[in-house]
Amino acid sequence: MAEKERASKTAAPPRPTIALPPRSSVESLFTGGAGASPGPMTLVSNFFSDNDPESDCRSFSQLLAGAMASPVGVAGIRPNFLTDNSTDNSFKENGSGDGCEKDVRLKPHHPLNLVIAHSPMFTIPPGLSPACLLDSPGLFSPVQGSFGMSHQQALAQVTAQAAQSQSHMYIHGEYASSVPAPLPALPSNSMSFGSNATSSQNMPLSTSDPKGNIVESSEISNSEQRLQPSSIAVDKPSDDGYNWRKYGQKKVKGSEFPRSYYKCTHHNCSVKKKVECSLDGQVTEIIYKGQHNHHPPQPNKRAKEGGNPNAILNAQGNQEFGSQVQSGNSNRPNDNVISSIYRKDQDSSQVTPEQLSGSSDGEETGDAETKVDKGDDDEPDPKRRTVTEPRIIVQTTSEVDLLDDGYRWRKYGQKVVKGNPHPRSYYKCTNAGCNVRKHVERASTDPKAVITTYEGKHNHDVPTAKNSSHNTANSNMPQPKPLNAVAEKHLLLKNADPRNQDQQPIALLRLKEEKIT
DNA sequence: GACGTTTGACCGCCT
DNA sequence: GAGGCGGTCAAACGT
Repeated sequence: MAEKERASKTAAPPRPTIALPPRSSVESLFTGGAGASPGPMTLVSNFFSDNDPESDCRSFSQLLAGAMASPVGVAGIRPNFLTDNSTDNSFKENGSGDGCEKDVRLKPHHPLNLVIAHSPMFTIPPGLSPACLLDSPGLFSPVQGSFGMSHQQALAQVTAQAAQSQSHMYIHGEYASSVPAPLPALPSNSMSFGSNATSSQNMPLSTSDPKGNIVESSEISNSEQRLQPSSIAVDKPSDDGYNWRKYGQKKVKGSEFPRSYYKCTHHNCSVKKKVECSLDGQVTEIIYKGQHNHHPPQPNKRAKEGGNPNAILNAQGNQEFGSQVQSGNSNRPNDNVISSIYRKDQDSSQVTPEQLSGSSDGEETGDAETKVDKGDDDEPDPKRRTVTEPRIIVQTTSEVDLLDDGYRWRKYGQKVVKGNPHPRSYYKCTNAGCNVRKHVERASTDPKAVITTYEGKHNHDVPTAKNSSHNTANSNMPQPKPLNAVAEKHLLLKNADPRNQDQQPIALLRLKEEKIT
């Protein structure tokens, strides 16, 4: 293996046969001008800044704390958020008309000029998934105009960064487009920034602050353009700034598409990634494992190769990202496994914790459970795969915990986010066949304050009679047991969005922000 | 010939 | 302990 890898030099990454955007995204990226399209984070950032001028200075925990202190806190933000969504139709209008998801992202919009402050995380209550947010025409419409691309871009960015991380990072990217229809033959360089997008702002990048803290800039670029959502197909699923060699492919159980295995071709670099692509070349999921011990190939070089601009992003953001990851792992260096997953097609009903954590990772998560939010009325089929925004997730080892909500949970992940000394934890229902997951985060200011987000619904009864309050029958979602003020907050958030009533997969967004000077 | 991909088989982990 | 499954190997094949 190693020999081969070493021998393979800088092989061009596998490239799905997808038309590339006419214009080099790389240049755009560097120029910071028009080309870069905003990634999911950007979108989110926009959201925050737009709604809360101060958001850019606050971490999620801080926000949370604030919310706790003041009823207006988080709630205030979200309502705006929601409002925007509901009110702003610009997106849809702009959309190609393919449908909510489809259209929305394509349309160019005004840059919000939003910057996300130190928002380590943003948790979206069930029913209001990041995807929803992203999908919401109003909310992120500007960004979404380029969403199709931005997703991919974001993905690339995230994945690249993730690759850098020592731990495995999962980045989930779910494309907003819920349309199963084959992607148009548009230049779907999902990875490339430029194609059509004309962002007025720079892409957010991760950087380290003087103190060595990882900071992810959420500098938002508003890409005006967007590829058709359906064009999400990643032209180069593997082109994330590094060179990869495919060493295997296998059809895995539970996966609709075959999984390809890639190794970084850089000598002595053991980073691997798994990519699942649909038949049409769209990347459905990318999982990075390991951390690059080298910098990405020269952007210029890659650009010539048709490489993804993301490579640049990688170069800029790698270190920080890795640091961040490490930070997250600090608690349990041996156990933690961080992965970044980019996932395009995903059953919204099954938002994985990874996704949540991914968001938490803060790179960008724009994700949106478009399927749910958008109300893909067209196809109620639960199996229907939806495209959502890229998500970053952090996954750690497992512990079995019995949380006091009546169900048995197995802790499978944990991460410490900047601005919050308390790790966030991810739990999965231990009941066989039950995919319900929950994410618990403690407020930085008040360890006792906990935000619990549930994902999915239990397909079984409460194993213990502890909580009679659980109403699993009606709501598929387990009713979180309010632990404290935070819990209330959770409820508040949940209530904010009527859609919560649905067992929407929870979306957890972690926004990291970095102001690039 | 070099390099990358494909693909069946094998290995090891997990349940 | 057995079986399933994911991940990897490595020969064959293609470019």
